[in-house]
Amino acid sequence: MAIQVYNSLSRRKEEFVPLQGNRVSMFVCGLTPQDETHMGHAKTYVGFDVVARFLHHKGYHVFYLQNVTDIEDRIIDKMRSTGRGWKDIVNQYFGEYLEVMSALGCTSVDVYAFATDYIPEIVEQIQGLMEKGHAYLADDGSVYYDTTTFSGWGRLSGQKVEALRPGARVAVEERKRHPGDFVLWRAQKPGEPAWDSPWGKGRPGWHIEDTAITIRHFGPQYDLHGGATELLFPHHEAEIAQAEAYTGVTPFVKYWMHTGMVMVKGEEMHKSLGNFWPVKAALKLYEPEVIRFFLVNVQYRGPIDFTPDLLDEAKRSYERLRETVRSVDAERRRAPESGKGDRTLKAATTKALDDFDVAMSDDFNTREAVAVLFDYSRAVNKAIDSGAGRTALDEAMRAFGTFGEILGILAPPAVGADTIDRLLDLIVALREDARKRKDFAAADRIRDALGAVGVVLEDTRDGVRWKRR
RNA sequence: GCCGGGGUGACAGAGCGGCUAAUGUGACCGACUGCAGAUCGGUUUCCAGAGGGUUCGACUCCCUCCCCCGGCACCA
Repeated sequence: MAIQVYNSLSRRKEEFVPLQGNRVSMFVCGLTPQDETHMGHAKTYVGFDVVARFLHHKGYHVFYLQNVTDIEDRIIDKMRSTGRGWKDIVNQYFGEYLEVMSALGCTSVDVYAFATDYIPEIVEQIQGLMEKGHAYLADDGSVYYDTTTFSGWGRLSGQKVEALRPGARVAVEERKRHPGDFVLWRAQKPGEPAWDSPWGKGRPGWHIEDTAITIRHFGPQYDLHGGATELLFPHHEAEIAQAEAYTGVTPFVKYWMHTGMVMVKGEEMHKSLGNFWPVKAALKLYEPEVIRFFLVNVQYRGPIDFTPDLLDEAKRSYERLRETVRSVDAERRRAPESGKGDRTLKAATTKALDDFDVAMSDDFNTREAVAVLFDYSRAVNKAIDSGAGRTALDEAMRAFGTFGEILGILAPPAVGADTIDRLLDLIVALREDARKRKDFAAADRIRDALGAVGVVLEDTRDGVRWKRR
């Protein structure tokens, strides 16, 4: 099934067709490592991790590039307030970022590109823009992009230049020719880290690194650019202006994707509002898979409210799916080759694989995909109740494996050593003997003891079964 | 003011021009059961922000209004 992607550029869903065969070049705006990685980052990067995983699943060869803004105003602020070096700050917070991303199962980034590793490309690009008359040198040695020289300015965000309110949030710098101009190269101020350039010592502006990085890795054009919606304007607009003015190739990016924000009780999450959720804090309260499930249980474009109540709900919901996977895994080890429920189970598996693909192909609708998992889960549980055979259960297990790989959840249950499994079967059988004798005290003691080591017993009408938790 | 996204049943949140408005959570009832847990079935919800229009028929398309969220020039 062909994938439809909502393209922010056209504000429509479009069929996804990469520029070159089945190769997909994908770039996502990374973070500025100057503070703790928070749930907003988590939502964005889990979202694009799923995009990359699904594209990979569909047979595309995905190259996923993410930048790291390792020099920027906020890092310099942090240097001032802590007396530490910029690299030191970056290393700490980027290290922490990698840790939490790994905990959340974000595994698909191929290259992290640090802005300061691309100074030559940045300088070259700025020079090119100046030569073509798109950029000008200010008297302090900074270089600005002249937005009036780029006819496509405002196209991505649908903004009319005249309608914008300069200075609505950030004070306009007086050195600019036009309020909308943005800095490409920032002249060094005393005490600031700086690199050499034809205009003297300084550092790159925020927008230029992304185009320098992607042009080096992907060339003048690539398939997919992602980021949170708040970056749409001016950041992504600036990228288009830089790249297209520099290379003359249009469009710079074929598909623009934007993720919705994380809210807290309806408010944007901010340190200053006191509702800030670092991922680390969330990980202390919830398992990583629960957090990831929570994040994929909405469509990436929509906002999500991050409150403990909703996390608790996600935890309960997710447990339902995980329980089914445990049942399938436990059941297939003891089930006979075939059973009464096989036909319906096989049909349900085929349908689930199909429906899941349809849901995900519709602009990566993970919410809908998760609904498919719940439907499937019920069908599987029913099939187990009516007696499913090993072959059909193995198939179901593989299906859950596929779903789990794409969404980054439902890690397969731990596999025990064969001898341990036999011992468990023996213990469970002994307990059954006790139950037949109505020696419930002994039976319960065995159940509690097994529970303490993570093995759950469930008495069902077809006998007892055990699973690992 | 301008641009973008929204307003759906107790809550969260999908799809679709027309079968009982998906899925989950919560609550309640039932089945199963020594107890527990898990699971299964059922109920909890039908004119979907307000008002018009198009249509045989709209929650779904169009218009107006109200409200919420994001952006408006270095926030994922």
